[in-house]
Amino acid sequence: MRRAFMEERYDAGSIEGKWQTRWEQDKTFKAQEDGREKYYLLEMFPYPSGRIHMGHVRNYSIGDVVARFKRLQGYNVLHPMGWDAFGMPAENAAIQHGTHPGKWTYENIDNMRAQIKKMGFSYDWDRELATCHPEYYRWEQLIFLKMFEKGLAYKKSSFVNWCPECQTVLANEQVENDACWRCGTEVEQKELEQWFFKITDYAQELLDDTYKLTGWPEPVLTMQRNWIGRSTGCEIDFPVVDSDVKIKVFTTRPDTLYGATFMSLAAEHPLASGLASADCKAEVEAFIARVRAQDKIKRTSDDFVKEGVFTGSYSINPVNGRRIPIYLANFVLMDYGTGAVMAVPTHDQRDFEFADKYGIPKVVVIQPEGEVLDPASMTEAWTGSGTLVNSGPFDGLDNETAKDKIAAYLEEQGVGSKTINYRLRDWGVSRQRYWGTPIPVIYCPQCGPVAVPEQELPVLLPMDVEISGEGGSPLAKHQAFLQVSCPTCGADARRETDTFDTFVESSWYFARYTCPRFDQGPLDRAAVDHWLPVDQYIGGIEHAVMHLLYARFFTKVMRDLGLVSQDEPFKNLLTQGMVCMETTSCPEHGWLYPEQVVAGKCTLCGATAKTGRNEKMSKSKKNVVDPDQLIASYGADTARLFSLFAAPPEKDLEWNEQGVEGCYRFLNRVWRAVYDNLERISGVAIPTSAEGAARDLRRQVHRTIKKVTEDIDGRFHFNTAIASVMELVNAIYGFEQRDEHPGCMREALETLVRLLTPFVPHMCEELWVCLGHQGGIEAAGWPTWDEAALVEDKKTIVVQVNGKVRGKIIVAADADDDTVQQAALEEGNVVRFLEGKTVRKVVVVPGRLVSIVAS
RNA sequence: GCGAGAGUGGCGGAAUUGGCAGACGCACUGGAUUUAGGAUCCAGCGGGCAACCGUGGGGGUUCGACUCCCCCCUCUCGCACCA
Repeated sequence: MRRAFMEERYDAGSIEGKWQTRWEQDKTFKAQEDGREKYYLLEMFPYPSGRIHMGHVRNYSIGDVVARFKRLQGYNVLHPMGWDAFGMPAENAAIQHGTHPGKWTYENIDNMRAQIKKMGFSYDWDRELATCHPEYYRWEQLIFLKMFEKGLAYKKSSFVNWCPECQTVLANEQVENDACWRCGTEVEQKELEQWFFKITDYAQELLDDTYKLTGWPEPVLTMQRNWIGRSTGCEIDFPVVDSDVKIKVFTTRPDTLYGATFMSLAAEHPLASGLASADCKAEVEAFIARVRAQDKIKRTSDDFVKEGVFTGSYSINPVNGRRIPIYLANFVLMDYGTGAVMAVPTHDQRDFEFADKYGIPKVVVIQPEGEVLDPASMTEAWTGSGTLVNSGPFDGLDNETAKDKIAAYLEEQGVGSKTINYRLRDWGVSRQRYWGTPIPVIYCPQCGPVAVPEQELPVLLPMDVEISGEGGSPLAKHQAFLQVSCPTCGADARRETDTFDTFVESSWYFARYTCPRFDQGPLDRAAVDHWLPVDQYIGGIEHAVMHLLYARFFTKVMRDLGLVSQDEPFKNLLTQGMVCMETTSCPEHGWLYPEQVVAGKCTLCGATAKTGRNEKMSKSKKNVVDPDQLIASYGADTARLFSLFAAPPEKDLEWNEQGVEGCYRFLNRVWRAVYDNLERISGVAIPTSAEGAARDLRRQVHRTIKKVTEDIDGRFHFNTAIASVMELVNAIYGFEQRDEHPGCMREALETLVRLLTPFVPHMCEELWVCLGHQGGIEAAGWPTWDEAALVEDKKTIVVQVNGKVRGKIIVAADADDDTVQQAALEEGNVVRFLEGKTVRKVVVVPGRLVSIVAS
């Protein structure tokens, strides 16, 4: 091997630029379908806010280690990047700075692409997509049309947060203290016609399949299961006295049915107003108006008082004929169950308090074991198990059995049925926003809502709009967009002006990456079948429910539309922790940026800066580090290395400048290790065995290969992988026989460089050339370890006496248990501790320790 | 309130199956080198003079527990009148 020229000093800047250009020119990371085993690695794509932050650096560094590792192992890796490009911030920027949302977004994408490229991630940039591009959203519109055809997309009326000043719907997070975040006007609950996706049709499958997602973190699955919120129970019809009307209630406790002494309805219940008797009418109407005016935030706050109103009407408990009063109650929700509840004060705490407040009688129907409940002396409801009493033919049954028996009886009598209820609601996707995918629907005065014909897609989002920030969506004022003739009857009609929730775009982008330029449909079946599912998905825990649930739902819908074959989109999921940093503040100037603090003083006024707690990096708290500055000072490799070394990926990462310096120092150490030995190892071959100290070095080299391989593969413990490579570097520095064994030195150095490639690829490519190789380190593949090199001929065995370490012995690795035991009992210090005692028991754990019990 | 996760040196973190607690890094200390500082290299670094004590606290199982079981405390996250 020839000796290449090598700089003495590590210069990240020049190396990184050089290799990034090379990778781009050679299309090193282009994914093509071929015979190799595929591996689809995906990180959650970013919203193009303008600049990348440390969370991105961490997310994509983690992903890049896995992508490069799998590629080195010979997998055909798909590793794409793109932009979640629709959304409100673009409109807000337009309002504030007068820039068009499109211009703002595309400029941001250009900035962020450049920043990401400076990190040297191994993306196939030929597959880049942006969701605001018509070639993307046109296919989303088509999927919507198919869903509309199948009844999976439908329109219904629902209550939303509405700002009367801005004339628009507000998301929950845009409501601050019941007021609009922008203009401060009090938010109203407004009933609006909205488009919904029928995710509830898939509730059961979405729940069941969580048990198949063995590669997902358990907390995420739990959150999804809780969100879906399946509960089993009964629907029971209660006839209303002096009326043909029946009220259907949902209960999970049919075993308490005989104890129902009143009924409560949601204020929004369609029968609420009609049930009011003449003398209760005024009070009932006032109550309904009051409850409706309360927004959801107020209704769920701590100081919310449970209250209700008697309607004046009664219903009949179908099993015992008891006449029970019907109330309206503000804690009964219209959108769960049937909006009507049979109330059992003795066995439900809310009903208990309600009954006390309004003087409603209580009947005990479940007696717990070893206790006798008396309604008169009870201070709270009994919600545990027990035996049925006061329940006619069901007396004496335990309540779990009674649930089934009573349910069966109700079905037999035709007054009720077993049902399953879900907390999950259909997904409202309409947004009265401009910067989003237009919903491809036309409203005809004759035909009602009509789908835009497929051949007329895409419904393009017009670019020539005025964004004033007042008076709702600009689309509603755009005559050329608005006016259209009905595709069915040709009459003058009007386009839908709402756009999709941006979660719709992120629900199928992972599939589009497999065929981003396909122009015959949303997805090229051959490509999706080849690449899906995503083998490893990586992103923040904040998407545990919404995005991940919607993407799972969409995958099932696309399957049922014949677009994909998979049931689930993401085989394995890694949720990475947040990037945190210490906060600092000045009594005078509030939060301070790190560079505003010098020697513990505020640079603005000289006051002593106060160090606050560690919190998620955020602009508002000013505890941020700019990736560009980090790259400028240390290089991308150092930035990558630190974000991988400081903590395991799923935990929060505490950013710390000194830790970054430590990583930079380590890379310099690696560089110098190669530089200092280059002449020595020039032209030397790597041996397949060694003796003495050289053998120890060789053993450590191969042990490190094993450790790093196993730490990356599946375990994602990059911090420990890096730590073991640091140990190898320490061993290389400490290897005194470097002149006698240059071949072992070469093996150690080459292995070091190859093992670090997924973490710090620029430096490793450069060092690989310095070591005399051509063709790029990608071609070298991932090193494998030699089992023979791992074998030790001597082992250190720990000797415990009564559970405490009392000595260590060195024995031959193949020594049998008796020999080891004998040696242990003869060890000097052990003998001292055994003096005057009798050995009762000896446990020998081969290759590890000997435990002696003595008394 | 319900559900989930976590608690280890001055700090970030190791310990993969119940087997030497504290790998690796940071900070700190000492030494070498240097006119000096920085950089670098080498060494030390849980507490205690010691016997010993140490993984949030208390109990248990075991020859042996950071690891398994029971009770308690603290923190983080998610859901929250879900009938």
